[in-house]
Amino acid sequence: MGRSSERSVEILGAARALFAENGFEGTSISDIAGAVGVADGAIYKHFPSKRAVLYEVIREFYEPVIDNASANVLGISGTRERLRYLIWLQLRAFTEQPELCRLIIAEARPMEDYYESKIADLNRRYTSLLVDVVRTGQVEGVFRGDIAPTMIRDLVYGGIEHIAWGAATGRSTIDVDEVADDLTRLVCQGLEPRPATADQLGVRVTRLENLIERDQG
Amino acid sequence: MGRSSERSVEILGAARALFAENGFEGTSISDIAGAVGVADGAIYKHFPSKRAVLYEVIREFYEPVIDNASANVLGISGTRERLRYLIWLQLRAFTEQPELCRLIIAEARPMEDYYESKIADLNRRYTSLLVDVVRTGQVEGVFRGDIAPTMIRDLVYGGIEHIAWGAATGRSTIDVDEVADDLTRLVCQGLEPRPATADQLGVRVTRLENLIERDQG
DNA sequence: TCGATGAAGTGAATCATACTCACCGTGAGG
DNA sequence: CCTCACGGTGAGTATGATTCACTTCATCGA
Repeated sequence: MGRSSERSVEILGAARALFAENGFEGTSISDIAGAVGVADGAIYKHFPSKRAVLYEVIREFYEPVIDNASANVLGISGTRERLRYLIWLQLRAFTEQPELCRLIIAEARPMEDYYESKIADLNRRYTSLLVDVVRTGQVEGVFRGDIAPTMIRDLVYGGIEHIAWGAATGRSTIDVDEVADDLTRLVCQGLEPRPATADQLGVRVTRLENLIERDQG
Repeated sequence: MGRSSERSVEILGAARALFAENGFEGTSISDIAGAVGVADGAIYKHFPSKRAVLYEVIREFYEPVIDNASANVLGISGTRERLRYLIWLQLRAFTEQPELCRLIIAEARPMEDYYESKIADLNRRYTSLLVDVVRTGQVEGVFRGDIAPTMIRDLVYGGIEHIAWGAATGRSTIDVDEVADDLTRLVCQGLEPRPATADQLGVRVTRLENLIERDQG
C-alpha cells in the first residue's frame, strides 16, 4: 500500500504537468506512463480510467482552494467586501493557474459525467459561498430581495469566466484588482435597493387616478 | 456541382440531427455516412474533416441568427430596451435551440482551433452588437463611462451562459422574460452614473485639506 | 461517336489511442 | 519454504478518424 500510494502520487504529478502542458486530449496514457517510467497497463492498477486521473488531478488542486476560501470569507466583514474577495479570488485563480482553469472549463466540464462527478460537487460547494454572501446581503437589506441569489452566482462566475478566458489561454492579460473593483461596484450598485422615485410614484398615482375616474364615469 | 452541393446539404442535415442527438464525440463519421447512405470516404470528398462538418453545421445555424439580430437592434429605440432585447434573444436561443447551444459551448469552443475559426468570428460579430449598445449608452450619458464595454459584454454573455446552462442541458428550466428583466435591471442599474454623494465628496475634501496643510506645514 | 477528364463514391488499409488480460516477480506472513 | 496478493508487463482488442488506390459515370471537345 505504501509503494502503491507513492506511485499514485507520481502518476498524478506527471499527469498534472502533462495535462497542463498539452491538455487532456493531447496527453495519452502512454505519455503519462512514460513520464513515470512504467508500462501503460500500470496506470490502470491505480486509476480506473484516464478520466479518473483527470478528475483526481483537478480535485487535488481544487479542494485546498475551496477550504481556503471558506475559511477566509467568514473572516471578512461587510457584504460588499466579502463579495469583492470572492470575485478577486476567482480572477486571481485564472491568472495564476491558467492551465488548471483551462483544464476544468474546456476539458472536464464538457464531459458527459461531469455533473455527477466529485468536481461538480466541489464547484457547487465553492460557488455556494457567494450565494450565501448575497443572501446575507438581502437579509441585511443592503441588497434587493427580488432577485435570486443563484442568478447572481451564475452572473458573477459566468462573467468572470468570460472576462478572464483570454488571460487563461494566454491571448490577453487582465488587471485583477481593477477588474475586481469594477465588477464588485457594478454588482453591488445593481443590487442596491431603490427608494421610491418621483417617476415611479407618478406612474402609480396616474394609474390610481385613471381607476378612480373610470369608477366615477 | 449541382449533385455535389446537394450531397453536402444532405450531409450537413444528417450531421446536424446526429450531433444534436448524440453530440459531436458521440457521432462517428460512419454514423453520418450511414444516415446519408454513402460510404465513409465519401464524406471527405465534401469536407476536409469531421470538425469542418461541425463548424459548418454551426455556421448554418448561427449566421441567420446574427443577421436577424443586427437587423433588429437598430430598430429598437432606447439603450435599455436594446440591451434587454439582446439579453432576451440570447436567453431564448438557449431555451429554443438547446442542443445547438450545447454543441457550440461544450464541443466546438473547447477545440484547439476554435478561436481561429469562422465560428469565433461570427461570435465576435454577434457580441459586438452589445458592445456598441453599451458604448452608445456611455456616449449618451445614461451609462457610466468608467467601465469597459467589453467587460459588460463578457459579464452579460458569460452570465447568461451559466444562468441558462441548466436549461440547455435539460436539468432545469428558466422563465426567459423574467430573467431578461432581472438581468437588464441589474446591469442598467449597475451602470447608472452616480451623482456625487456626501461620502465621496468628504473623501475628496479631506484629501485637499491634507494637501493644503502639508503645504503650510 | 468516342476518348479524355475529373468529380463523386467505395471500402479496405493505416494509424492512433484507450483499455483489457493472461502472465510474471517479489516480498511479507503463515 | 510456500503462497498469494499486489504492482507490473506488454501484447491484444476495439473503436474511430483519415487516407488512398481504384471505380463509375456524366460531360465535353474533336
